[in-house]
Amino acid sequence: MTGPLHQRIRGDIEARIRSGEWAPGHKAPTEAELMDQYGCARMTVNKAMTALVEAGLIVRRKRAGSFVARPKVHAPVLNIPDIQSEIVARGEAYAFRLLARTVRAADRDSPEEVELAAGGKLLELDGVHDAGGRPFALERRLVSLKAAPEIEAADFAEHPPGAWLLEHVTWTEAESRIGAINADAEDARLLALDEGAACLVVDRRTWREGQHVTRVRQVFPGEAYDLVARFGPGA
Amino acid sequence: MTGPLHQRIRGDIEARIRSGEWAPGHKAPTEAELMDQYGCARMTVNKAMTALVEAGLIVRRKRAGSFVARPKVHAPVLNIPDIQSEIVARGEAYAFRLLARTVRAADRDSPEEVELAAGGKLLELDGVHDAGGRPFALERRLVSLKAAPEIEAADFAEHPPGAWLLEHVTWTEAESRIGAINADAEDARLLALDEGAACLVVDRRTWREGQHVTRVRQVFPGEAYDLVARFGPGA
DNA sequence: GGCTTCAATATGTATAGACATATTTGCGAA
DNA sequence: TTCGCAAATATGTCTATACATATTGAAGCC
Repeated sequence: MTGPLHQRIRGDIEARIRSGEWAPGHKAPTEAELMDQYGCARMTVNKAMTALVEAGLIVRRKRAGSFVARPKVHAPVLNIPDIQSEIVARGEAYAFRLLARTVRAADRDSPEEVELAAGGKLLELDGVHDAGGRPFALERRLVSLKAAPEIEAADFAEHPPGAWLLEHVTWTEAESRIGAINADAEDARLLALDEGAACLVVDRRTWREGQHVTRVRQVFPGEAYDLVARFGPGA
Repeated sequence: MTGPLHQRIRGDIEARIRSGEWAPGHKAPTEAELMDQYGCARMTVNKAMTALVEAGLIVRRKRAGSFVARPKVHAPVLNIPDIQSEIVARGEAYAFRLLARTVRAADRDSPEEVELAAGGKLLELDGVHDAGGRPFALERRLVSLKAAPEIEAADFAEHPPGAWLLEHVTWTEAESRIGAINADAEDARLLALDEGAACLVVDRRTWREGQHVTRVRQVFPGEAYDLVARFGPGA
């Protein structure tokens, strides 16, 4: 085990916790004891323990000591991958087909569109992500031209709109929502599914400095796609 | 602005990044400059910067300096909440109705069940989570009695099986999968939906010290439920 | 017994200095 | 000109020490 000493200490303790050797509630050695064990300064031990606290593996109480944390109520995190890299990672050919591109005003009846437009116009982009020549996901996106005027000149031959935006207009805040819907006739046609088939929907909105930049709704065939998260306590 | 100095430094810099004042790629002050600004030791500044690196907000390169990180390709994380606390947090009444409880052997044709049972028997628990008196989620769970023998004596009046297990058999590893399905006749009946309605499915398996403990499949009405994640860069 | 007080303990924060390491820059030699 | 080496720079790690702070446990008092 090479590398920095504080990492080694952290790793040793983490291993004991993950293996179950130290059950939740188990009292870990004090910093003084670890100093002796590793023959190092307290700051070094402290750095290791602090990292374990941030990772959620250890809880510390002054005077009492350090204890293995109780894994929280299922509070796992799930990684929502970028579609393009997801497909490429599987070794399949990726393509984005732009189906429609419209510049229009916000629908006055939709408060959300009005907020997104912020007094300007909206760019609506509809397209399909293909994996290995077959439709993989549907995308409908609205972009505020006030927040990202440069996108009007962009073509999406190289990068799909999501990647283009990520490159050119960095977000500072985002919200994702995951749900399930029954494919309507158009969804079904574009994804080559039967009408009514269950689909996973990811609805994502991003902001930059408080200004709403884009909203995208991606539809995946429920049968063919799922999101996976694997983790240990605190990870 | 009280609290530890290293936290204040971290907070100041984080605020500049999140506000967009420092765009991705922007060069942050060096540790020496921050020492001067705050009139403190380098270790203190270093602690702040290290925390920002772990939070994914800053990238550091020796000799070159510290830079605001480019937000990763959509790498948001999604919190999959615990059903009971989710419902209680909304201010609705929570209840778990156990529909079936069976002790049985693993299905020899299912490699997964065989692995879960690990030579012992399985406890199958089917039930419905109610929110405000209406069905909110369906749950079908298999528990390895070898891994959690105490559960045979448990009744789930107070805590649903998930909470019981969390309390009594801590997991060290877990995997969650999220997908979409069309409700079959039974799902539809139990959730008071139409057959074929799109539902969100969370499939979760947990292990303890390499031993598979439980597998649970939760079905949510797609129309009524979605998972939300809100975050800023690195958060 | 029950209460307060006080000291011991373990962590939390901070310092100043030291050496290690990676990377860039610029200078000098082939 | 270009290659290669060395110096400068900024971060990475570690030490030894100091004082602050929260909590526990025990002593002492009513």
